[in-house]
Amino acid sequence: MAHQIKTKIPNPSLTRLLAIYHLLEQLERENVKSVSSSELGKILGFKPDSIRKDVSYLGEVGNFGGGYEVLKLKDHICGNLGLDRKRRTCVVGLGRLGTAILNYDDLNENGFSVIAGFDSNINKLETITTPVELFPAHEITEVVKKKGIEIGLIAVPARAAQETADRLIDGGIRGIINFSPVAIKAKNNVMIRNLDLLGECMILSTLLAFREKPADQVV
Amino acid sequence: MAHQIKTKIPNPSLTRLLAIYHLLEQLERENVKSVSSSELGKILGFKPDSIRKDVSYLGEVGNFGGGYEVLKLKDHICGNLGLDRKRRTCVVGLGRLGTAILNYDDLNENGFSVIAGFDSNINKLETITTPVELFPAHEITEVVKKKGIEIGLIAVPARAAQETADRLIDGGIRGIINFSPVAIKAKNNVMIRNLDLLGECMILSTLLAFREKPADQVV
DNA sequence: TACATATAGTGATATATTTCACCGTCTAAG
DNA sequence: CTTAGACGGTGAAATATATCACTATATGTA
Repeated sequence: MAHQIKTKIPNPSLTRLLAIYHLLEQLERENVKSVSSSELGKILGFKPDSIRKDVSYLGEVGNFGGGYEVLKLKDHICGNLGLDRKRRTCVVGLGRLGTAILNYDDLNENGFSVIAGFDSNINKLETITTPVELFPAHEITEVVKKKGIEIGLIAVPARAAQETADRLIDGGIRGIINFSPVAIKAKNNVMIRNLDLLGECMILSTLLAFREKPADQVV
Repeated sequence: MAHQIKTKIPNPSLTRLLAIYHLLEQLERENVKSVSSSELGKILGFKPDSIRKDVSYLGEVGNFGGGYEVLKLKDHICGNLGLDRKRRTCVVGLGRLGTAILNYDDLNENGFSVIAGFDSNINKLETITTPVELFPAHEITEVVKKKGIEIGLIAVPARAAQETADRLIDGGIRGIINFSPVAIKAKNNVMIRNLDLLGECMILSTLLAFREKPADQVV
C-alpha cells in the first residue's frame, strides 16, 4: 500500500468513497480510462470538492492536470479500504428476505462469502435448495466460532433479533448487519449496522410530510 | 397539534426519533407507562442528551420530574412527523428481494400500502401469488400516475435501476428507496434513499480493516 | 415541611463535516 | 515555446451536529 492513512476518515466520506468505488468498477467495464472529480460528482450527486477531499484522505493519486486514472483510483481505494479482503458471512433467518440474501450473488462476487445459513425452524432447512450449508439456529455460536465467520446478516423477526445477535457475538462475530426494525445492543466491540426498510420508509414519509406543510416553518 | 415545529430537524435526529418511536410502540405493548431519556438512551445506544434534544425539536412533552409518558410521547412523535399518514407504495423488480418486500407485512401495518408490483418479465407476473396487483414494467409511469403512488421501492438489477427510477419519476412519484448498489440520479425534487446491502458490507469490512472501536450504531 | 434526588428543557460549547478559496501542475492549442 | 484553461490538493472558513452545563420542576422520604 503506497500511502498510510493519516487521519480518521469521516463516516460520510467512507460512504461516498464506496459509491465512487462502485462507479469506477462500472467505468472500468465501459473502458473509460480517466475521470475527473467533477464528472464523478455529477454522476453520483456529490460536490466535486467532497470527492477530492474524500479521495485525498487516502493520499495523493490524481494527475494534477487531468483527473484520475480509473484503474489506479479504483485500486487505490480498494487497497486503502481493505476491500480486497475476503470476509466470511452467514445469514440468520431463512424467510423470504433471508433466502434472497443467500442468493444475492453480488456478495460473493465482492469478497463476502456466504458460508452458512441458520433458521430456528428445522423443517425449513430441508426445503431450501442452496449450495450454502444450513444449520439450526441453536448451533449459531458453535458454527460461527468453528468456521471463523466475521459478519452476520440478521433477517429474523424483530422479537428474535437481540437473541440472534447475542449468539453471533458469543461465537466471536465482528460485525452485524441488522435487517429488523429494532435496535440491537452490541457488546464486545462488535459493529452493528442497520438496514431498516420500514425505517427508511418512515424517514421518507416524514420528509414528504414536512414538504406538505411549509407553513409550519414560520419563525 | 399543540406545538409548531420551529426549527429544521437534523437528519440524524430524525433517524433517532424514529428509533425512539419504534421502541415506544414496543413499550406500549409491554404496558410500560413511563420512560426517561436515560432509559431510552440505554436501550437504543444513544446518549440521554441527544434523546432530550431530539424530542425537544418537536416541542415540550415530558414531565420535568418523571420522564415521558409512553403513549403521549409516541403520539407526539407520530403526529409531528406525519407517521399517521397513509402512503401508497409500489415494488419494481419481482425477484427474490422484490417478492420478499411484497410480502413484508410491517409495511402495511405501518401505513405503507403496497398496491402495485412491476416486473419486465411478463411470464413472471403469472407465477407470483400475491394479493397485490401486478403489472409489466412498461406500465410503471401510467400506473403510478393513475393510482397516485407516492413511494417506489426499486429492487431491480443495477443496470436497470436508473431507467426504473426515471419511469417512476415520470409518473409523479415523490420518493424512492433504492436497493441496488448503484446511485440513482434524481429529478423533480424526488427524494432518494439507498438501502444497499453490498455497500453496508463494504463499510463494515472497511471499519474492521481499520480495527476501529465502534459502539456507535450508524444508520 | 424540608431536603435530596431524578428529570426535562435549553443555551453554550465542542466536535465533525462540508464548503470555499486558492495554489501549483498538467494538457492542449496556437 | 507560450499561454489559457482545467484539474487535484489543501488549509481556512462555514455549517451541522453532538456534548456539556445549568436551571427549574416534580417526586419521594425523613
